[in-house]
Amino acid sequence: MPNSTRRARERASTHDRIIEAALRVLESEGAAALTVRRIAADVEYTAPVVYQHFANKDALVLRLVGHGHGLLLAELRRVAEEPDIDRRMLRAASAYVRFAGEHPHLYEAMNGTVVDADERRRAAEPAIDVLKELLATWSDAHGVELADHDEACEIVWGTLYGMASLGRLGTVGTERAQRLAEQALGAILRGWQTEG
Amino acid sequence: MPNSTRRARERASTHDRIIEAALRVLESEGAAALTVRRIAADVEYTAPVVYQHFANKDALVLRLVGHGHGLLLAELRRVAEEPDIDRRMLRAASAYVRFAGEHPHLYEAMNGTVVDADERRRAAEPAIDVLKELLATWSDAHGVELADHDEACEIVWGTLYGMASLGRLGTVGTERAQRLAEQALGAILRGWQTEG
DNA sequence: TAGAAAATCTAACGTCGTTAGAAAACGAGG
DNA sequence: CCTCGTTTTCTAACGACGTTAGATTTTCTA
Repeated sequence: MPNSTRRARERASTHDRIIEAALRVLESEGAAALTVRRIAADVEYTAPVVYQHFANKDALVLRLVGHGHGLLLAELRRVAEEPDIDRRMLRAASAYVRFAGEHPHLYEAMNGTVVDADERRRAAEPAIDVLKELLATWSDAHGVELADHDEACEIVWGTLYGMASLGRLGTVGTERAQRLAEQALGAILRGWQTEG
Repeated sequence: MPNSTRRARERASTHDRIIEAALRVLESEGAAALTVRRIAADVEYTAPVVYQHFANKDALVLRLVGHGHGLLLAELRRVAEEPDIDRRMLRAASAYVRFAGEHPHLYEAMNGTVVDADERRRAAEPAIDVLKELLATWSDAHGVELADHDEACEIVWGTLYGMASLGRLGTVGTERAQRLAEQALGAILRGWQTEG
């Protein structure tokens, strides 16, 4: 009977090792290198074993995407501790873009088309909520009344996404994208201050 | 001898028909359906003939991406005829997002990872230039002096991209994304008006 | 009309995600 | 200890993909 628990533990361990291996491959070599056979080889198994832990490759990728959003969420939470309200916003923008630059392949997976729109949205929700909170305290502090909080938050979220995407372009590096993000968000916030 | 010209014409015709078929498949059924065999079948050939016209699939996709940017460019140019300067900016934002919504799969290809960053940038350049002009006349008209015109343009371009991407998310429809784009750009421009 | 040149097809290679079924490893009961 | 059912793992294969080589057919020229 205690054996069954050990089996379960081994199973869970293998499950985790698959995720870790997949993450390692994705981050270091990109989506093209992320094949089921490669992942299985990295955990010293053959390909079909992966299907005992995940329904298909997309389900596994979805886990990686979830992990990625966890990391991003942690970064944003860290930024949320910045005392100055305005700096906090700018640092959030910078942190988002920096994350995209430091985990390009993971970030790509998080926003790519392999996971469908609804799942992508769900995975991003917690991070968006943090942003929503940041934005709420910001607008409170400045006495700015946004017509629609959710809409405003969506604009900010989309803007960060847009600036991060610029970083993936040839001419725009990550550090420059960070500056662009700060400037873009800065301009938007100023715009909201001048008119609701 | 006149035959050779006819041959060349036929060759060119086949070339075009391949592009048209590929575009048709991509737009109507998405990237997953865009296979070399499928394209060949649609022009009533077998797969290898495609390689007589394009080095590989990516080169063909690159052509589709170029075509897409041509369409987008035309839309932006149409918008540029709007007399009112401020409305012009907002309509450009709206047009961009509308294009993304009306050609989701093509738009996706235009910004996806199958074509690399530099080529993507080069393909987008003409449209960005139109935007740059729009922005220049806007800042002139309002006496706003942007610290860096290119940077400002990049911010606008990235913002539009971000808003369009929101439209691909489950909860945000195309028409809502258009409004978000107008509001985002509006806020940014107001922000730039209040401080250089 | 014979033979060169071009266009097109058939067949295959290696890789992918995925599945079925054999083989092996393991746990429990006599 | 040994057997038997269960679970785990592997081997082999399927169909589809992008791509290439070589045979075959069509087309033009002389």
